[in-house]
Amino acid sequence: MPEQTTGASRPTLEAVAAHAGVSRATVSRVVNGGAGVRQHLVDKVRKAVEDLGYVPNHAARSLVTRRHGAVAVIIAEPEFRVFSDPFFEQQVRGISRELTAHDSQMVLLWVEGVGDHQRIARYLDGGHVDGALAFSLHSDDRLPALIARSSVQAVFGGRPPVGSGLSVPFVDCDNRGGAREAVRHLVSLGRRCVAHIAGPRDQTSALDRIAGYHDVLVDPDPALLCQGDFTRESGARAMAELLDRRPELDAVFAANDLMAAGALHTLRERRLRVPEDIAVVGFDDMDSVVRDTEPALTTVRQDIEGMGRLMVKLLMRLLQGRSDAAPASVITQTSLVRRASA
Amino acid sequence: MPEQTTGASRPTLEAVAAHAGVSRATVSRVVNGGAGVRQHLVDKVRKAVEDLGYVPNHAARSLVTRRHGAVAVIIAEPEFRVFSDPFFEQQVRGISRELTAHDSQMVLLWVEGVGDHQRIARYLDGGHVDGALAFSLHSDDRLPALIARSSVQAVFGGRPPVGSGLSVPFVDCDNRGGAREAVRHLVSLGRRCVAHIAGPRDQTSALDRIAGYHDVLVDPDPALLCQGDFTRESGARAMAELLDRRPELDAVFAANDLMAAGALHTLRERRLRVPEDIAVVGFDDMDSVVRDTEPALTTVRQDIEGMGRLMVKLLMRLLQGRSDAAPASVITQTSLVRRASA
DNA sequence: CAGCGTTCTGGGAGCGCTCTCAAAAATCGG
DNA sequence: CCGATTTTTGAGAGCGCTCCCAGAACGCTG
Repeated sequence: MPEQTTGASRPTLEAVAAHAGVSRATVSRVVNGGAGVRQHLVDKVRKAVEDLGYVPNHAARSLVTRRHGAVAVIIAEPEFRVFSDPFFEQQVRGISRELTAHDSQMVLLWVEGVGDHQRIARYLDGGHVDGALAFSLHSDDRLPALIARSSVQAVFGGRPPVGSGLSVPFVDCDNRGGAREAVRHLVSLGRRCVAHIAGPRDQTSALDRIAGYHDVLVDPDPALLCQGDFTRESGARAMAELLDRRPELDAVFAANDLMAAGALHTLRERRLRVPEDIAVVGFDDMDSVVRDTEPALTTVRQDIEGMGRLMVKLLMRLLQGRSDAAPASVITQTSLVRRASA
Repeated sequence: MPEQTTGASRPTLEAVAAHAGVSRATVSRVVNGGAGVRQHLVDKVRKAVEDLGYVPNHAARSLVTRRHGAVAVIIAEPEFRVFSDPFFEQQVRGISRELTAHDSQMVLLWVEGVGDHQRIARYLDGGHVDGALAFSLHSDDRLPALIARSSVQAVFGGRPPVGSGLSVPFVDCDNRGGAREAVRHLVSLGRRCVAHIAGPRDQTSALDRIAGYHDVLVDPDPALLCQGDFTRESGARAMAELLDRRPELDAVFAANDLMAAGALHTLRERRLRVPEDIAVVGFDDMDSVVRDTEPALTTVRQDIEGMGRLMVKLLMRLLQGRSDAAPASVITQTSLVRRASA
């Protein structure tokens, strides 16, 4: 009556070696690519592997190689549904795909509040994974510091707050440059009074987009800046407030597509024409939003899945320990996608 | 110059033993709970562990115990965004929480099309995880069979299709009973002409809900059954079609909340009063949907997070190999939540 | 306080693999 | 066809841990 194992215990290298009539070392070589083994033996071993249904024992292997073929993806869930955020989904998909390409698996660590931090730290130090990927969401989050302190290499998604003083490499898009391009586009359209619906102040992406806005519109009317929280509703509300404050408004740059969609909703309600009366530009080029705005949303595109992939590539380079080309952070390009709204 | 390892190599059991002046075996005992070791030695070892910052090597441990403290969660992504589906999120959250309680981690396997099946199979057989959790989504999916064939124990979320002949245990809610309760409620309200907006025919949950509908309304007018695909839009469309087909309609049971919300939308457009003219019942009691329907949606509640937790509990019991209480599948209760719409 | 049963402790084997190193086989030049 | 060189192979150590077993320490009883 088997207690732990399902069925008969699986064949070992030894067994394959015996079956093929070679040594354990030779089988190991073949299983790991077969370099420096004569073809005739390679074939024999391959057949034995096939016959016996041999699958290498992962634990034994990583005991000696000290590599695990796994990367932790750390998800902090501060308030809401990070998980079902389409932005997040795209990034994780990119991560997953790239990890697969590197023969690595994704271990999801879902952080349940601050009390859970110790568990995460212990896991990272426990030699289960080769590295960690995390997202720097809020500036008050103490998780990034924790991860940076762990014994494992890490890469962040999104630039961590300046104050944090963390030297962990990150992947982020050029939020500031993208915002600049958006606002410049509006200005080039002849718009004189360009407002900005900003994202939450505790996220670097939102701050950088505000900075980009200010780069172009030096010393703008402060009443033209309105705070949102990246949700559709907040965009609608902010738009209403901006219109009340400055009816002469002729353009608005929203810090993400969802808020831009909200703004469009308000504009429609108020019977303002887009882009004739007011031009609108978003940020993200999020499929699920952009697909059905009316009019089609002009926005700043960032390659979210690509950023996920880049996080993995960066981590893998770090793990190689190629100290020559010290892998710094990566800032990806954005591009303005012109559609109907501006 | 360290190549693989970050910093100095970590202390081993041996080192802790030396530091504490005991044997390796004793340290091992203490680290694993300390049963049968005198307090005075326990303290000494604990201190040594603390001093040296000892963390057990996972690979070495699972090499001998044959347990991995990890469970694969397999996500097939047939068409759309499974990941950002709130239903799915809740279930995964439940899984994550329960796994944490069992000191296990979640390894996400994201299946990228059929070509990826071999990779999944190899991973499951590779001795990385103790078990697998998967979701049986579509009847044409060949993944369930693959998983069932693997050397690892598995539990499904949602009842697999009958035809599949799989003996893998699953966790599902009582879809049929819930549907029955919903329809009975509508009938008890005096409604004579009750329609059903069904989910896709290749999902057992949808089929079971149809069956429940038929249980109560024996031999109903076939025109009262309209097919949707669990999206809001399909619910709106189905409602319109039903109204066109049978204007005398006085109640509708939608196979999920999202479609119910779509139906409500159509009813509002047509200036029909809910529940006075037409009563509406949904299924799921999904927070994000139910929160803002107008009127508040009466629906069949299922505990999605709880089902996730149950999947883990069931798997853990399977892994214990308690052959006595053969852990069969679990069908969880549903309950009708009466709000304003019916 | 001897004798016996019980509880603790440490020695040692071994989990399945990789990797170094030296021996064996193949290859080559003359 | 022989010795030197290169390539291929296998023996063996060891990764860090658990667990079995024998022996040491302990606690009782008479």
